Amino acid sequence: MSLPHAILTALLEKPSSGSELTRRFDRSIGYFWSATHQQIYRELGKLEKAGLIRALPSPIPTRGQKKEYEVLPKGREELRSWVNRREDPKVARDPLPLRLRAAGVVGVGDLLPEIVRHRDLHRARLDEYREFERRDFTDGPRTEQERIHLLVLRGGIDIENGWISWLTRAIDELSEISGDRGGPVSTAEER
Amino acid sequence: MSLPHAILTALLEKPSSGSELTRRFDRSIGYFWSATHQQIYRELGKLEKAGLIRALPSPIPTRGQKKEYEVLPKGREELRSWVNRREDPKVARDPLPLRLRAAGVVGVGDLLPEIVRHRDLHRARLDEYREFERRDFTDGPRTEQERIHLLVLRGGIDIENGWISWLTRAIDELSEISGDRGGPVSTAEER
DNA sequence: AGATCCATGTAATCCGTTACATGATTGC
DNA sequence: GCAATCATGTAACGGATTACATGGATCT
Repeated sequence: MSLPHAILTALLEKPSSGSELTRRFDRSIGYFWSATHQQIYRELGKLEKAGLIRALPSPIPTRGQKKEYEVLPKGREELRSWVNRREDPKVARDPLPLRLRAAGVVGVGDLLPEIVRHRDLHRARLDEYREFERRDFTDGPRTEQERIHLLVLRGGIDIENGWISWLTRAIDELSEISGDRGGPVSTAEER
Repeated sequence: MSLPHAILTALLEKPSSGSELTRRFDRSIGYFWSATHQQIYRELGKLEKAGLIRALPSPIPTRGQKKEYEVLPKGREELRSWVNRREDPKVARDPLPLRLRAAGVVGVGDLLPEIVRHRDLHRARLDEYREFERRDFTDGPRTEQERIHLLVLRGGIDIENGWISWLTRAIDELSEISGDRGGPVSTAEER
């Protein structure tokens, strides 16, 4: 039950059309909650019908025409209540540790290069976050909202670091295990 | 598309009935992939119909009677192929950073105690992992499969540490922010 | 005028969650 | 024999993913 709230947040930060929201979900917001345009349009429809948002008055709103949405007081209220709700953390659901465990049963096979690939992807994402940090907050956050944005960003950084530290460990271990059988391991990117 | 493979892995490690699988998913496996008994029974049905597993011959298999499953060669082959598949990591989907970002827009409200609660939950899970590590691997892993189990466990530990480090940072920041309003006016901008 | 892209949507399917149902086993 | 519990399911709903459809704008 988080997508509607992600959308409300995004619309409060800046009223947008469905396609703009889709683009924004591919950038900053999407690093913590992804959504396809189909999900977004469907959810916008629901939110409008529920009276939490409304389409801004526009010339001729037909199919294929941009439709901007803004949040109504009722929507802001719903978001506020969600922020203060109590909600337990879910277990992480990542297939990679699962695949590793499966590899323990059917043999590691070709899993090592895949793990290297994942580490490199996580490193790339980490670099992206650091770049945001540098670009948007070199002088430190100014407003309260900026402080919170930076905090969220640092969350991404901490989590990515956790992944990278694990994946690096996994690469070492697996190199030993399958290195006993196969050849040396090459990594795409060293530092 | 990971639940069937999680089940295949579990069944290869040890043939089990639906209820036994459910219990195992509440323990070790469930720390990386959770599943309810309804999901498990449905998936067992599908896997059986697809010829990847079969119910072990038993006296009278009726409703309410235990039914043990084992993996067929075709199932093992499917699992092996999944291990070697290429599959991109998904973005983490955790509502908490999202709620924090929403708090940046509608005000932090009562979010601080909730974040403290989450940190404590993550700490508890971390302790649990460390206890597994101590209990099952004090003499170090012996077989290749044990090495991999330990590796997966350490994955949980690294990720939890990432969360805890972020949540602790968030608690510090938020205390400052909402402390600026609740308590005496201490507007000494740090940094 | 036709091709291409952009914005908005519909439809089908699968996965996950919650609520409920029924047969067997166990403890009193 | 009755209640509680265990094991195995069914049903309904909603979210997420993928494939496809349609109208408008733009470029050539």
